Amino acid sequence: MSSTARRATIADVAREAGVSTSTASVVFSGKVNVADATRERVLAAAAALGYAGPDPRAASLRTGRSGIVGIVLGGELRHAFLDPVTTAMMDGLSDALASISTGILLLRDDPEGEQAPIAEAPVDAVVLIGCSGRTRAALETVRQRGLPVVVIEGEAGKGIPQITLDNREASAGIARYVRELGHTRVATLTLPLDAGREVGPITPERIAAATVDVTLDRLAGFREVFPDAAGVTAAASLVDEGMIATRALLVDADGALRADRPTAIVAQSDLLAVGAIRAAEELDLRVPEDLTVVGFDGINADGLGSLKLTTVAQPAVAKGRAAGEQVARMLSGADGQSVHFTCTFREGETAAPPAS
Amino acid sequence: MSSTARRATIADVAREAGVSTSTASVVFSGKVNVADATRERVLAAAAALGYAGPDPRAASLRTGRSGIVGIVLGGELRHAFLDPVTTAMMDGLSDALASISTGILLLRDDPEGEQAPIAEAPVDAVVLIGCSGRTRAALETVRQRGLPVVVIEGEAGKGIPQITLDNREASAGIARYVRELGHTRVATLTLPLDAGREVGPITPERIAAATVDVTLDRLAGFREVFPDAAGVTAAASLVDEGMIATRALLVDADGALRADRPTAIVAQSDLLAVGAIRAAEELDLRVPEDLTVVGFDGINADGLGSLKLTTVAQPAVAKGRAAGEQVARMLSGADGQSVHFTCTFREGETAAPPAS
DNA sequence: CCAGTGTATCGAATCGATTCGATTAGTCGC
DNA sequence: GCGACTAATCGAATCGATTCGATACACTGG
Repeated sequence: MSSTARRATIADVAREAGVSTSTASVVFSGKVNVADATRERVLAAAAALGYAGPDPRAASLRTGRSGIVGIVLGGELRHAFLDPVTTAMMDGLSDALASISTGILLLRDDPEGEQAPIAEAPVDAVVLIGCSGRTRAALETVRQRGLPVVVIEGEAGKGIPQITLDNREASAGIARYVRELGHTRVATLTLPLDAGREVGPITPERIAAATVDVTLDRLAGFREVFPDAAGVTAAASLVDEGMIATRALLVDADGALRADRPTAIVAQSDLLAVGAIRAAEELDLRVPEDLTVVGFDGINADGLGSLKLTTVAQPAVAKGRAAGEQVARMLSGADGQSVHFTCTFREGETAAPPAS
Repeated sequence: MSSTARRATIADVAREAGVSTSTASVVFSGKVNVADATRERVLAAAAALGYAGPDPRAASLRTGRSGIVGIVLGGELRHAFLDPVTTAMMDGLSDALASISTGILLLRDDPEGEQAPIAEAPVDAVVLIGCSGRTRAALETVRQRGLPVVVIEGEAGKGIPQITLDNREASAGIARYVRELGHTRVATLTLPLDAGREVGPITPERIAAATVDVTLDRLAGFREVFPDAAGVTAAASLVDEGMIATRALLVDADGALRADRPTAIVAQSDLLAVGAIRAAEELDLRVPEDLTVVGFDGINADGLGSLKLTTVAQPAVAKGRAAGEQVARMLSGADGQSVHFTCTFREGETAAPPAS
């Protein structure tokens, strides 16, 4: 019925109601007193014209606020929904933001070509999840735009609030636990080292070129305890990738179990650890009798059968909430602060002394 | 160093470069040819002034496009991240939207007071996930604004593309499977009936007042096979809520196992089914020997021990992708189309004939 | 040498609201 | 009856871009 004409504007409504646009505007924003009779006349006019309230684009241009907080995720957006740690963080984040924000805008950090979405998104503030190597570019864009920003687990410039985790200490801690069980042939199974997500053995060259802080920190903690241990990187924090990478640690090129295979695997995520356990089962190795596997994150990992994973738990929801709280502070004019979190060792059933 | 002055605008850049604002604008949008020398002069001016590109708010006011697609989730935002079916859908959705959209805006359907966020979000189109009773209000708001909209599993007005699932048929199918195993005392464990998420036995009155289509459809399918069976609603699709509701089915007020307890429970989601299994184990009932439990969704349910759940799998990722594709169509001017999906029965190890 | 063609740049209108200072109307006290 | 004061409403500037028709200029071919 009204699809032919262009949509009504507040000026149309004002004219219909016989008031000025400023008065009509005020009826909708409610920031100034309006006589009841006037308000009703304006509302009636709006209803008659099918006016659905102020255009958010125009309003945000004028006010300089959109009510949207952007959250920049590494790599594919879809990845975010598959990673339990990320979803937990988002959970906390949306909780903390619920009262001050219209919504959360999910942004990719940067698709190869094109300009970064973050450069053209109408957001009031940004949360950067710093697990990707491309985060630096995104951070630069955001700073250029002068937006408040909080970085979760990533290197930030000075003056930028960060949400951090004791990745290195926690990794060293669980590595130490493994050593105290008596393991000496230990390997680590890491998260990707860079945005390229190349799979393969860890070499000094690859470490030097690495861009993912989380991976490096956890690796550094591990190396404190096992300086010379071997390691492989997985292509992503997924069970399947964990399986693939684990096979590289356990079997030869011809598919036979290696004699010098590790007796313990320290994985950098629970999903990778689950992958390691699956791979071990496929090779007829029992966990933990023949192979110890420990993880990182403390998610409720799926697919372990009845085994409880030995791991360190991180407060993922709290991290997200803290980020949201700092964004809220900054949006209200205060300075954002950095917040540090620590992990908790959680004993499970996937670690045991090595077979004698 | 530049925090005192207001941010540079494209007019400032144009002046600095000695060109008109139209030319400067065109340098950034790239829609018209610009001489190389001019382009470089403008870019240099922009760099000198710290201009980070066009303000998205102003640009979207002028062009009428923000590049953002809104997705309305029922209830708390955080809930979305905890529900595997929802995350799977978002996965497919973000995949389909990746090429045409800057980002995905997560919106709540409506916080009790206040105006709905959906009324003031600068989105180009909306995807409504219709599992909440409040979706109707959100749909009305969106239609008022004249935005393209796709509804996933919810009742939509005519002319609105829907993504649907054969909830009723699939439910009837798995109920029939249970009946053919020989069960006669069967109960159903349902999703919430309305936004209030009231827990408790299913009564005709509550059904009449229900607003969640998915719940009603699956219940209707179940009732085709077991017209008189008892049922309880859970407060949410969560393992814990499944446990709580299941206890109501299995034990008396004084905590003793009921003699007339069901020999099979048909749950409306896998998470609820897992809850049912947990509750059964707590009561020393074996699954499936003492109690058959079947689910719905086909997620990789966590916490089952080594048991594989008998369930019907729905193509959640495909649903999301279809929604995204329809949004893309509508944004490019074409008409959106409805898409229908069907579930697949998946045999597991949690269903067996009743104990004789 | 001029009409004709094409390319690069410019001017000015426009998108749809918000907001602040100014104006008007109405009330109160004395 | 009048000045002072308050509350409601209005006018006009403004937010920062985009875009289209007009203009200026250089070059080609006859």
